[in-house]
Amino acid sequence: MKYWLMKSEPEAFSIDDLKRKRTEAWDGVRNYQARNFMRDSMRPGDQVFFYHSNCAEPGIVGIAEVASAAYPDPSQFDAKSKYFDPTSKREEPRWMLVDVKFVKKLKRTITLDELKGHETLDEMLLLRKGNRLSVMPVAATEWRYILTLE
DNA sequence: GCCAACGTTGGC
DNA sequence: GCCAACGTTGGC
Repeated sequence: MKYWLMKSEPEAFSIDDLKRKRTEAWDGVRNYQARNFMRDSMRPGDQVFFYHSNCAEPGIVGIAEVASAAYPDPSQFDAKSKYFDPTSKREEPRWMLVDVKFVKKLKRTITLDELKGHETLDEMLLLRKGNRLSVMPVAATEWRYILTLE
């Protein structure tokens, strides 16, 4: 089993939204590296840190689980969607996604600022300068360590 | 709202 | 294949 971190802007889709809906198709990823992680490496049952980005208190707010294999992101074919990609063909979809299932909310937000203060997490992808990936792997050691911070 | 740090696009 | 221009992400 692998571990991941997925970012979402809480104004667009928050951990509370996921809790209410139980499962969500993680659509709208339009970055090749992030897509490749979902398409090639994610498996049902993998665990996910749910991260709130671009907000007052960025940080890890909950845990989710990969709930499907990768399949084509339907929004790429929807002309009314802001994720519409006119260059993607149905016979050869460019963008893939997975379903993500709610597991739990953390008792508190483990903030980005706090994560930066732990030497153990120095190598964490999330904390690398300039990293803007919305889907990224988390090392098992990092996963376990972060859970002890809750 | 600002802007650094990207990734993508397209002219050449 | 280079690289300038442009668009996006996301912390602050």
